[in-house]
Amino acid sequence: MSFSNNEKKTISTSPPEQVQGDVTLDIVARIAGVSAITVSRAINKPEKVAPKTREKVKQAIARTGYVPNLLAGGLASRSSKLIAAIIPSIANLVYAETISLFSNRFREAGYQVILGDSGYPEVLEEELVRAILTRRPDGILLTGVDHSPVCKNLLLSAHIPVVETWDLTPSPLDIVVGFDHVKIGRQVAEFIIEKGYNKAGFVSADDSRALTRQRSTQETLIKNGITNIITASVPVPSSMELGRLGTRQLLEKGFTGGAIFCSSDTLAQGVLAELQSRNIAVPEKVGIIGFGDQVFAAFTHPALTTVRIDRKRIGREAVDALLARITDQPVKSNIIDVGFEIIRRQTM
Amino acid sequence: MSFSNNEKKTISTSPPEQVQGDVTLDIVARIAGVSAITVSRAINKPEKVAPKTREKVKQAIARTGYVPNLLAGGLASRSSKLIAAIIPSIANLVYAETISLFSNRFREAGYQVILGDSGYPEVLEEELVRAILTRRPDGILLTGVDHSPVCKNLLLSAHIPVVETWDLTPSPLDIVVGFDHVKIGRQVAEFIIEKGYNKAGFVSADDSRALTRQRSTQETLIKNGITNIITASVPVPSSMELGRLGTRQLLEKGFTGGAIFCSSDTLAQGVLAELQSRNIAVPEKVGIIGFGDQVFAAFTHPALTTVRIDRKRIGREAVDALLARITDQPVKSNIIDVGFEIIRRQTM
DNA sequence: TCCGGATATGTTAGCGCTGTCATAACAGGT
DNA sequence: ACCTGTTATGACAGCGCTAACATATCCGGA
Repeated sequence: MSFSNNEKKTISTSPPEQVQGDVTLDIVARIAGVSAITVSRAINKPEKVAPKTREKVKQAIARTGYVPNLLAGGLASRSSKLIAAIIPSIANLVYAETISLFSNRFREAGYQVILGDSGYPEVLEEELVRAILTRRPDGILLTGVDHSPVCKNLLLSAHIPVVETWDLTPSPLDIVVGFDHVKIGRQVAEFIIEKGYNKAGFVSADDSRALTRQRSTQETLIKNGITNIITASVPVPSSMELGRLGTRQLLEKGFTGGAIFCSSDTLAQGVLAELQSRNIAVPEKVGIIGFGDQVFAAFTHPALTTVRIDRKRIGREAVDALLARITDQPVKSNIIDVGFEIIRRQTM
Repeated sequence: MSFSNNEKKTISTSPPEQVQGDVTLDIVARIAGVSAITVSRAINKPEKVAPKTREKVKQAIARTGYVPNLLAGGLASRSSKLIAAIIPSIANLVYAETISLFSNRFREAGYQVILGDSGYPEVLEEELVRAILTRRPDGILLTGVDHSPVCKNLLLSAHIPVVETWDLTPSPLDIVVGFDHVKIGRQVAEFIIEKGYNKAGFVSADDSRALTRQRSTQETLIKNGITNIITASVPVPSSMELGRLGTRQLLEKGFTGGAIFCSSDTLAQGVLAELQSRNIAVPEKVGIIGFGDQVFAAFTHPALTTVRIDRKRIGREAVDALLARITDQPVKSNIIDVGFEIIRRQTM
């Protein structure tokens, strides 16, 4: 055995950068010549610490390369500064836009967002929620308003604010920010009629909200005498490929022209490509209306007519509501309808 | 003051669901008639607990609705079971696919992934890394190989495995999984030549990796006598709109036909739409080659020729490498090249 | 000069869990 | 019956931080 080791670990304060093992508050405190709690305050409540002291602490932190441990901090303060967001799929831009705004806003407010990808089956929402509650988030965003009783129970007994999104319900768990799928369906039907189509087709993803819209459109259409309706259902997640596939299904089932309502812009883009490849005139022979007004919708050729949802507003309202709840401020309303708008472009 | 309150909080074990305040390990332990550590073991190392005891604990957990607190667990065990992933943008499908696979795999392994959205400026990578290290992740995924010295230091002194992705470097911080942008540029140039184009254009996002590819293609082209080259640069994030804009720029700068290499499929799709709206024949007059082989690329009309990157493989290799490091297993190699492939379809 | 009240800093205990070691319970061989 | 080796459980301390309270320090006014 070598005797050349030092017996004690010496903490040399002179070299500007020196990281050995884990730097803790105590070490920083010792170097700054103050107590641990003062360092804690200098970081979290700087206004409670004298400028001189603050400066000493700042230097000690820089010298040691201290990075606070929020596992410990969260445990002690009973606030993790974490917000959970559960969405059906990260790989779906429609949700990504909402979430992107959501996390940026929260970051500015000193929170981090942890994402849960429920996958479309949604069977495992409960499992996901349980896993995420394990991190003791200070708030949680959910997509949709349908949750198993066990899941609701979990959420409720976590005693944290909950925002449900992308849908509306008269009885939210806590707060809901969304829009009315039935109303959308109705207005799309009226728009189809206004445009003079007397036949209709649907290319819808196998998703409860999409199906709600389709059903509503269908009913309104029938009520108005348009009964020549053909439907195609495709699995989630949506893609151009499935849009093309759905179109072929429609054609095989005898679709001979009319309006096609797609449950997403992505599907609509596929429908458009398939029709173009068959030289079917859009919108003369077949009209297309999408859903979402995604960034590309205005730039397809021809440009896509669609239903605009203000996805960023959903994110914004969700942040505001959650933040209000967290800071015990009153929320204006616990049911927020962000509405929608039919954007008339060239495909219908 | 009312005297009707009970003096002691009574924990009634009879009602199946009863959650008051926070249920802790101790409470579960008391109800199960064992010690706290046994409950902990029943959850984390069930094989170390007798089946009978395990069952008692399971029931106590169900009765109380206990949800473990991983802030405390992580602090005590010095393992957060968190993996951090830093990507330029959640709202970019190209990264989302890698990340989606990445998080699913990690979930199966008992880890959760926390996402950091660095935004394209990348100036704040350092700040982001610092914020994320605060959670004491067990591993971290980075996008790109360029990091500030301070950032590298932070990462290194965190003593956790690091995977850099989407690029290659001979000297990774720890592990790198990516591909060679210079080689891609070269092969695209050769492909353009093979296809017989004698003029070229570029629509590239203002992104270092995209620019590396462009430069490489350009050089190879020039070396082969193709000097009629026009370039258009668009900001990030890419979109169809910017693809159309870039095309207009090219045209204004005197582009009169030839091959266009786009830094992403999304841009390429915009280029295609713009050309179609001007009745310029693709690929006869203008050839288009994209980058990424995103899901829609095969389904545009005409179908998009592009460079395929196996994004899922990047995710897979990143998980494998990280997991190996975490469990102290050897990694096959700390530099993993996932390669690429030119996919010949209709636009070029 | 002294004192009240603000401001700044420190002491203590404990957040909820797990690592470590000690002890108890049990089976099997002699 | 005894001992040995295994398996199952428990006691205790401590992870790194902050809430709550306690104490020290400072300032201006009587």
